[in-house]
Amino acid sequence: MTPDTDADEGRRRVRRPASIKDVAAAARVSPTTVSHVLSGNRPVAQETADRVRAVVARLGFVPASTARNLQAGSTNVIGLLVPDITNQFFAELAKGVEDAAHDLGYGVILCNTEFDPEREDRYLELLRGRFIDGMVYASGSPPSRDRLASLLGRFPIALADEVVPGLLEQTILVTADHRAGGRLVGQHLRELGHRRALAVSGPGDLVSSAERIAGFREAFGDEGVTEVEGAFVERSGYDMVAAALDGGGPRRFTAVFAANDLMALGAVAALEDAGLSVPHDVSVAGFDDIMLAARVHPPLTTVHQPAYDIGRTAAAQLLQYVHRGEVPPASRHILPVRLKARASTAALR
Amino acid sequence: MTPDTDADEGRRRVRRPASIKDVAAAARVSPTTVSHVLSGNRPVAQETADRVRAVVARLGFVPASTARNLQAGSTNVIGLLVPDITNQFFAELAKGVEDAAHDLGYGVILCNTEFDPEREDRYLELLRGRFIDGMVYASGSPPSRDRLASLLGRFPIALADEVVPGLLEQTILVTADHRAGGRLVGQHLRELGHRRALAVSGPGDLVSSAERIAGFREAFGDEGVTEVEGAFVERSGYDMVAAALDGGGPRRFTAVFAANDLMALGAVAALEDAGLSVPHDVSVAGFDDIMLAARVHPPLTTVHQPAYDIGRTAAAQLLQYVHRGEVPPASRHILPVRLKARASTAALR
DNA sequence: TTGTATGCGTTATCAT
DNA sequence: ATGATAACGCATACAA
Repeated sequence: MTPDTDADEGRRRVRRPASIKDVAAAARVSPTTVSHVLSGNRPVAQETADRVRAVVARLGFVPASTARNLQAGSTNVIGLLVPDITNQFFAELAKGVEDAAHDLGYGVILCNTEFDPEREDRYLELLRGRFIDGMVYASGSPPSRDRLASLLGRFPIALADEVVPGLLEQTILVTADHRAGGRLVGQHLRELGHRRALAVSGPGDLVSSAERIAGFREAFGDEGVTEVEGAFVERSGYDMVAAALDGGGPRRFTAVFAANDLMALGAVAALEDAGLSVPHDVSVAGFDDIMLAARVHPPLTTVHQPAYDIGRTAAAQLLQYVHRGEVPPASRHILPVRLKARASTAALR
Repeated sequence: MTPDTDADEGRRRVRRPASIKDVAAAARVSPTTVSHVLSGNRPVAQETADRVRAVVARLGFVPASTARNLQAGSTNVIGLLVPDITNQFFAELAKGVEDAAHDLGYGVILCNTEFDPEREDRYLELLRGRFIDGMVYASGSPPSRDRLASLLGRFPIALADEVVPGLLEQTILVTADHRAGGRLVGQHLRELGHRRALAVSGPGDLVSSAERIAGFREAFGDEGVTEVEGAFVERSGYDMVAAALDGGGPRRFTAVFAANDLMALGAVAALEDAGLSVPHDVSVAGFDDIMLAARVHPPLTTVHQPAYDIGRTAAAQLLQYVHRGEVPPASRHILPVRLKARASTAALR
């Protein structure tokens, strides 16, 4: 019953930590009193409290959170599911989540899915198993619908950044104003005199990408837009623009709007490889304002997404309910975006 | 005793999930049997097992991990402490940790400290409270010594990336070969004909920074090195180089070695602002190979740190012992680095 | 002001 | 092949 009774069998096993009973015995009080000395949940005589605290210090007693969690029915931890933590956007978002959680005494368990559905499923099991009290879900890819549907009414979840089609009315949703961002770029290019643009879209099933393009069309003028669709990576942007240039006929655009910065960088590379100058011959704009955007040559005109705020808001909204043991009602939070006009766009000559 | 008996008081509280007892009752077996059906830890009659599984599915039963954790004395979660998850290096490291953990069925709780000692302390309490089975500690700053000392013999900890002075012999330590990296740069610049260099060091108490500079001195030749010390940020690099240029007398160096890439970028900016061309007039090299390094102009010569591998190795080493409930013995793992020679360094003219 | 008894939900031990 | 019971470590309702 005393700690540290393990016979050392050659390997240093973690020795049994002091329990509340050990403390109680050593302080000649009941475990209840120890508990209350530490929690302050009921008055304890000064003298008794001192004695208990001395023993606590001497034994290095720290309450086992596993036991607390079982008793309390909650863990004070939420999950953050992202596809790729090395992506700057999700890293910023993660910081926002972590900050909001930390403020309320919650921890954050990182669920990095690498876009792997199996991995995503495994992490969602943390919710079912109630290892986490809630989840900020920033999947980045859409096939998650079925996966999420069974959880939504029963567990606290906040969707960050990406709309999951069909589930809009059932959860907290925090996202940037993608459509307004697209409009900002459309207006910007139009003011520069451009009338024909190539719109480089991301995956067709991503609502965020579609919204960006839709906003762009609204402001730029639908009729001047040629649209191509690819993946949210540099290579894809390169290939799509290279293909568009390769058509044989005269170039049908004076500007390129890519639905994210990586594709925009690919677009710039493709244009330059084709002997065209950015922005002299063709203007290029992106979306996201990743760290690279401001540092490449030419600096990339893009739309800044408030990644940190998205994360922070999502977590704050979620915790507001989790904290009270409630399933959050549906709510939507559309965060404003800003145009960052840089040197990759210029007036049509 | 049956689930879902809560009177709806206006707010949707999380309804009580089915417990193993609920399943047992509905399947007319004992909780023990339910447990064994799910764990496979002992044979169960086919017919019984089917019946149990049907009930499990119907009630949507998932074992409460809080109860499991208490019973098992472990949570299958480790912590990852980093100063700033939006720093690319730590994001890569985090991915490595997460991957290694995931492979062994462990989760990772993200402890983002923002270099805040209080926050760091709070996260270390997760260890004392045994909410996590171990910790990968990548603090990035050194004052952690006292904070860590009391934990080291008693809890499984792996130090990643940064040596914590005085604790070398007590834990797992995984780090890049900073000294070899410094040597690579020194040799590289020397081969290019440089004989006088400005070494821009990071915080003096960071062993990694000191090692980089020391390696550089070894290979470049101690006598040709002028050293200045600052912080690991761009601004600091700028200021130090600007100050060195401002001396009045003739320039005392033809090359700059900065102990990290951010400072190197600052150095480039300072040189260019002073009317000097990189690499034409002065060569500049950094350390880390952050994503920006390859994309700035001129592309930065630097030393690639295997951030992912550092994280992965640290977690794998840690879990090897954690998994068996043992405190890991001390071990050191020095991972190789690679020189990335780019356009910011050139032959002395 | 303090203590006793009980329960949180699961798994391990020891029966049968 | 299955079940009863104890135990994990704590917090709390109830007693005194």
